[in-house]
Amino acid sequence: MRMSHLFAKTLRHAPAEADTPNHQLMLRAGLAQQLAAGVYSYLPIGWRVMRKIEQIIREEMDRAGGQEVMMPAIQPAELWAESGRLDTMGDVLVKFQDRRERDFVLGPTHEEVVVDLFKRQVQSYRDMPLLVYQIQTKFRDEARPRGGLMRTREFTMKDAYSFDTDWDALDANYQAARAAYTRIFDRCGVPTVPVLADSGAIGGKDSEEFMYLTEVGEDMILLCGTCGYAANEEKADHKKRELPSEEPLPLEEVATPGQKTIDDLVAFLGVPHEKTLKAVFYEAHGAPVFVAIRGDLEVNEAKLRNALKATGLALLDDAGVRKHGLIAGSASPVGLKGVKVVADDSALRSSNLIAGANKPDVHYRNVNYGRDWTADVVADISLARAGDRCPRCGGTLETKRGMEMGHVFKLGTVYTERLQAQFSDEAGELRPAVMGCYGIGVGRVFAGAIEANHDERGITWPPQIAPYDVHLTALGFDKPGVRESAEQVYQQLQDAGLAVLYDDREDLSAGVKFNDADLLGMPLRITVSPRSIEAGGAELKRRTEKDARVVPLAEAAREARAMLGGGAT
RNA sequence: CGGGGAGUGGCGCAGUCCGGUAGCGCGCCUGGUUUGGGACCAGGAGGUCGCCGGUUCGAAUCCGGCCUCCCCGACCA
Repeated sequence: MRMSHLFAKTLRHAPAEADTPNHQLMLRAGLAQQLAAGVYSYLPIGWRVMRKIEQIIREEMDRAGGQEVMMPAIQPAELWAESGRLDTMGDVLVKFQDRRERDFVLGPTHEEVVVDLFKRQVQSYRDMPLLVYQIQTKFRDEARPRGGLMRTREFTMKDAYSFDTDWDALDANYQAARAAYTRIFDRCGVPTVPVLADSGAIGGKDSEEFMYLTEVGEDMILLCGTCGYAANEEKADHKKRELPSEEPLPLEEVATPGQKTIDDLVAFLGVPHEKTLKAVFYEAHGAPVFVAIRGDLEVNEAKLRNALKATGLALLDDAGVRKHGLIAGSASPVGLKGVKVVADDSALRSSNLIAGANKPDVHYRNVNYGRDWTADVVADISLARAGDRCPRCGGTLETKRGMEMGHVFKLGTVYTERLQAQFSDEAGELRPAVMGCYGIGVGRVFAGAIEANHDERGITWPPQIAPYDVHLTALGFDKPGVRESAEQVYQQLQDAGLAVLYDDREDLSAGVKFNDADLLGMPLRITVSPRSIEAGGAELKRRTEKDARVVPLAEAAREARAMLGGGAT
């Protein structure tokens, strides 16, 4: 590709909307351009990278036994009504009507469609195990697109779906997909770790996300340095502090004028946080929910949502608190009526706690579960935080931010039951197939690869996904023989099977061209100039190394291949 | 959806408080001089100042409404 004709230009200053390195470099290098919030065009160099990432995904999914298909983005809304997700997906679903006023959605994911396909193609256990995948455009009207390509409303996703006769068989497909993911991210130059993930209200069992740990990631991950436990904050457990059991003491009121928060109480009464009971109010599907948790802990809303089997959950606002007669600052489950109470399991195993009295400026001492109050739902709903103890080994948990590159998930029979995708087993009985699903955000891998491979001068593409193998820089075209030499090297490199970006632009200073080469980040730079010819031919320099070497012009292509190793395409 | 910020040539910004001919750097075009890490000189093109309305002799600037984009949070099968 001749840069003089390239449909993209580099920028000296990053546009103001970009604030992470990967986003800034993507725009400065002319890889993609924004059209609207969370909607991007890919320019030629960026698109080459996308295609390379997709190719790696295809190779590894095929190796894992996957079969590539292509499903439609336009999907009948009634299919989504059948699965129940027309409502639960809410506003992220992009909906429209055709000219006959039939309702459609633009697919945000493809469980419904793939199950429909499966029903028509498979009736017998003999047709499983099955793994199908596609690389396709998804549409999700996200409440807040952000971070360049990290969260967009239209994006390319590789989604795969497995169908098996039972959970054991599913595990084989799951492990194969998981192994493929490890290889894919490795080949794309994005270091990832699998972390335990929340499987959501929809159910399912094992779920892991592949995270690239970086401070610009939007997810919070808890990690144990001792045993390697890793989990998304939404899913992470921790060992709660166990308190010595005490004989229940008589319930008594205590005046607490103006003391509203747990911190207030701790200071006012001189008790530790873990001897208090915290009240938090939520609303789920229009009904108030009273959450009781020990004062030293915080509520994990994802766990709470799962405990309630709720799809929508929000903190109750002040008006809601008043409407339901709750006394903010002195609320407690003691004597509470008509409101659903959810308790963290910590509250059960702690005795003689301080809790609200449901009267302003009054609290109770010696509140005990069972005697003084009970909950409608008891579950672990507490948030793991940095410094908490590892649920597996008791080591200390730390937090790191992560970008989610992919997600593997044992779905089970949720969709095959709702959409009635059954097969005949060996005994002739009809059973729902057991599903897994496996997603990779291709644009996120693109962004992650830049984030993980850049320096102060620009991108340092991993060779396997570099848009071109070689950046050929020609300097001093007006000097005799330079143009001919550069053209000759350009031709020879291509003849050797290398992809070449050739900076043949006239009248630009060496500094501009070298800076663009560093910004664009091809693995190998070759310079042809009066100086290099004087020195014996062409200069070759790896992007990540400082020093160049000179080889005769006729050797440049062979030397380039050697320096790029077997990975050159 | 709640909170905060911003919309002025392709990019980065000033000008807005205090109304009076729309500016700077980069980029772009022409000519010339340069040529190994973002050259120099001369000339030039390019902007309904986000949109609609109002105030005024006069609005980028003041007032009202709306739209868009960014950030934090909520949300994210």
